[in-house]
Formats: sequence, structure tokens, C-alpha cells
Amino acid sequence: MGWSSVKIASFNVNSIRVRLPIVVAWLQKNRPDVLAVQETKAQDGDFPQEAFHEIGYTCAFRGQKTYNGVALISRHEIEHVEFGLPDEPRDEPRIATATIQGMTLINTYVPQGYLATSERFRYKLDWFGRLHKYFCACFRPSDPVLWMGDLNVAPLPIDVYDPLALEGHVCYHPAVRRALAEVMEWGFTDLFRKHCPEPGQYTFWDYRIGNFFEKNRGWRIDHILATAPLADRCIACYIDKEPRAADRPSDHTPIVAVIE
DNA sequence: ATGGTCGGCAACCGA
Repeated sequence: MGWSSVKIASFNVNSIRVRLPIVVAWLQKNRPDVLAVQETKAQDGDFPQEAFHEIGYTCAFRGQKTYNGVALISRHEIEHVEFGLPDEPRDEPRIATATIQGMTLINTYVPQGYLATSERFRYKLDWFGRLHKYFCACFRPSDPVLWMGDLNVAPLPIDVYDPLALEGHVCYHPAVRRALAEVMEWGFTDLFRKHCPEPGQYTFWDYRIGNFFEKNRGWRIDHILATAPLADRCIACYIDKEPRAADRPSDHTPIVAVIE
């Protein structure tokens, strides 16, 4: 594949319009090849693509009113862009697939699930099943594929601030951990865990509890996962907490992977 | 300490 080194990032921005200054400043400082964003909360006509063009990035995005919305922001040409999953038109603002620099990137905003007893949680579990089918039908584990985004699942006890108290939460439920693990068994490696075994490293801190960021009571629910050809070439993966210190931060912060 | 804050959008829903 024709690159020397590629920097890939994922960031749940919780409104691309409100977070635009933070995202633009972060891109200018870090210069990733690709940034995958979730929860843009903007209809396509309202996506601020000119701000990214001005700093040398091109965009592919699909949003809707009020909720959801995904985008790929790239320094390189974005090819073969598709949104949604087969037979699920309502999920177009939750999944973007594209080819960039010879790699397939899949950016997902997985349904949160509300409560474990709700129909929405069943829908979330089924969503992982549909993703699994999609990977089986369209790709091979030997292909260079990155699956990234807000997956709304903390995979392991070390990925939440209090695994005993949070057991059964829709983002840390045995069934949802199993659902993610089953998709990953198709052929994905968790790039962050490959490089950082330490607990207490999170990408999300709930706004609703005032000092949870300061106390580092968070969740690692944003991920960059790669098939073997890319995982073998990944030389670094880290969480950048700096955007949380800016004015009006998102409740999430970026995760970054470097692939040689 | 079983708390409370955002964003979108115009009364509440979703996270």
C-alpha cells in the first residue's frame, strides 16, 4: 500500500456546529490523515464543510435533524462512500463506509440502547449482528479494514470506572460485551488495548455528573479496531484528552491510531 | 452522596 505513515482518529463531537472551533483547532494541531466523527447532529445542508476545505480536508457526511450523524474528514480523496447498512435505511446517519488511501474505513455511531429492558437495547444487540453480516458479506479479515467510532460498548472491566456498579448498563452489559466480541472475532484487533494495557483510560465522561472528568470516572466506548494487516503495522494508539480542557468540550474526546 | 449537563430546537428527547 502506498503510504509511509497514516494517522487515523475518531471523535464523538456531540454537534459538529457547536464543536467546530475545537475540531478545526485539533485538526490543525494534529494533522491526522482521517478523522471519523459521530453525533454531528446536522442535516447535510447544515454541515460546515467549507471550514474543513479551508484547512485542506475533504468531507463525506450523512446527518439528520437533531440526532445522530456521521462524517469522514480526510486529507486524501474519499472513494466509494456509502452510508447505512443493507435493508436499514433509517441507519444511514449511523454508518459511513469509504476507501481512503487503499484502506476501507467504517465509521459507526452504534445505538446507545437506553435501558437493558427496552426494545432499543434489543435493537442495539441486533445492530451488531447486522454489522457482523455486513463484514462477512463485503470484506475479508485479510483486507485492510478499520472499524472505528462510538461503539457505545466498554469491552472489559478496566474500560469503566466502576465495573461492579455499572454491570448491566446498556454500554457495559454482558450481552452487549458479547455482541461486540462476536463481531470482533470476525477479525478485528482493539488497537488501543494492543498498545495500552493500563486501566483508567477513557474516552467519555458523563456531563451529568459535574466533576466526573476531574475524578476520571469515565468509560472507554470509542474505539479504533483493525484487521490483521493494519493491526500488525499499528505503531501507536492513544487517547487525546486535550479537547476536554477547551471551552464547551464534547463529553467524548478523540482516540488516535498511527499505522506505518 | 442513587446527584446532575448538554445539544437541538422550541416541548421535550436522547445521551
